[in-house]
Amino acid sequence: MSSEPLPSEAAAGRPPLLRVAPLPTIRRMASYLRILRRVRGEGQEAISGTQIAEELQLESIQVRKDLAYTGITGKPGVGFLVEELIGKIEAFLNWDNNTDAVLIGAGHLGGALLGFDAFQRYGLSIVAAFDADPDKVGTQIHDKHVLGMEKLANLIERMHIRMAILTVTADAAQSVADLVVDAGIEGIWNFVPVTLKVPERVFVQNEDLFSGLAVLSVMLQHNRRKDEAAK
Amino acid sequence: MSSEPLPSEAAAGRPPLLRVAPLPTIRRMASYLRILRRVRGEGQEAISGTQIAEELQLESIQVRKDLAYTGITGKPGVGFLVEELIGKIEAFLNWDNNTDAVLIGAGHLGGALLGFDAFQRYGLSIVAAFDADPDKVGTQIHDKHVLGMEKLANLIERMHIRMAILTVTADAAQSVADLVVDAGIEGIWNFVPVTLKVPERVFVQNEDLFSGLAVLSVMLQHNRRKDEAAK
DNA sequence: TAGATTGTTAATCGATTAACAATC
DNA sequence: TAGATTGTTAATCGATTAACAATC
Repeated sequence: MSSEPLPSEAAAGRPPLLRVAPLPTIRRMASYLRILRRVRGEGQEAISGTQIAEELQLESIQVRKDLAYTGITGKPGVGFLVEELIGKIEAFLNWDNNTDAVLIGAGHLGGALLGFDAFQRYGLSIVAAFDADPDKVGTQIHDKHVLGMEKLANLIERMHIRMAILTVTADAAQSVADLVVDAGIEGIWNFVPVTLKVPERVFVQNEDLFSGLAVLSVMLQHNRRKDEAAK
Repeated sequence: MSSEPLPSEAAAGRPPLLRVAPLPTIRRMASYLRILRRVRGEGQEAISGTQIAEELQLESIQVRKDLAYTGITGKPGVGFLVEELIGKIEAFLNWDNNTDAVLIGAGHLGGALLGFDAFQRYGLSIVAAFDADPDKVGTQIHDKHVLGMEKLANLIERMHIRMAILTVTADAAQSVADLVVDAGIEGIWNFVPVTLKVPERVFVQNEDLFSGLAVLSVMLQHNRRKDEAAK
C-alpha cells in the first residue's frame, strides 16, 4: 500500500495526497479490534483472516484487504500474530494515544455517553460536559462535571481539546458548533440530526439514528411484502 | 423503474417493493424528510432538488436520483410539492404506519432511547422495556414500564411485535437475540457491539458507535499529519 | 509434503456523477 | 421567451470480490 502520488498528481505539480483508507475499511477496523481483544483474552496467539471473517460474517478477502492498510504482514498458512495486529490496528486508528474531548448537551443521550467507560479503551476521554441548563451546571453525571457554556471556549483553548461531542438540541446545534470551531476544535462527533456548517478544516462525523431506523423500517416492510407475495 | 406506481396508488396502498433502494439512498431519505418537514412548517409549498441538496451539502443529481425511488414526479423548472414529497417519503420508509417495538436493556443508552419522543414522528413506538435487573423491573423510565425478562416472549407474541431494540450488555446480546427471534421478531435494532447470529429471515441493523469514532479518530490524525507536512 | 493462508493483480459490481433533451 | 429544473441514459469512480502464485 504505497502512498506514492499517482503520475497525474505528480505531473500536475500537486503535493502528494496523503491517502486515507476507504471509510468502510476504517469502520470495520473497530470490529476487527473487538474480536482480536477477545481472542487475546482467551490466550490465542495467532489468527487468520478467515477466522476473523467468520466471526464477523464477512468475506475473508475483505478482511485481508483491510488489514493490509495497517501495514501488518501475515504468515501464509498461519495468519497474523494477535498481539502485533492489535498494536497495528490501534496505531492505525490512533487509539493507542489518548484523545481528550468535551461533550456539550448533558441530556439523556449525552448522559449515556458520559457513562460509557468503554471509551477509555478506544482512546477517548471526555474531560468535561457542558450544558446551558443552570440546574445541571455544577452537578456531576457519571463522575463528569457539568460546566456552564461560558466556560466552554476557554477550556478548549487552555487544554488544547481537539474533539467535541455534540448532544444538544437541534436548534442549538449550529451555534454550539460555531462556538467550538472558533475555539479551535478540529473534529465534531455530531449526534444531532442537523447538517452542520463548518470550515473545511473541521471534520464532522454524523451519527444519525434516524437513518439507521430508516434502513430497518424499509427492510421490515420489504420482508413482509416478500412474505405476502410468496403466499 | 419500470414498476413505478402511478400517483393514483397513494390511496390504494404502497408501491410494490420488488427491489430495495440502495442503502445509502434509504439513509438519506431520513434527512430529506427532516428538511421537508421544516420547510413545510415555514409554509413553503414547493422545493427543488437543488435546494434540498444545498441544505444537506449534497449534489442535486444525487437528491433527484434518490427521490425518484419514492415514485414522485417533479415539475421541471419548479421542483417538487413539499406536501406530496413528504407523503411519498413517509410511505417509502413506512413511517406513515406505526411500528411497535420492545426495548431490551434499560441501562443508560436504553433509557435515553426510551426518552426519545421524536421516535413517534418516525413511525416508531416503544411499547415496553425489559431488563434482567430485579431492581429495575416494575419501575418506569420516561413513562415506559420496565418488565422482567420472563414476560418478553409472551408480550412479543401476544402483541405481534416485529421489532426489538437491543441495548443490553455484550455478553447477554446473543441469548436475548435468540429469545426474541424465537418469539417471532423480524428486525433487530442492535446497539450492542456484537455480531449477532440470526436466521436469514431476521434483519439486523447494527448501530456501532465505535465505528463512527474510528472514522473521526482517523480523520483527526490525518488532518494533523497534513498540517505537519505543510510546515 | 499437503493443506492453509497470505498478498497481489485483475474483474466485477454498485453507487455516484455527468450530460443533456424535455418541459414548466 | 429565457432560465431553472426534472428525469433519463451514459460515463466514471471506488469498493468488493475473484483468481492465483508464493510461502509457511
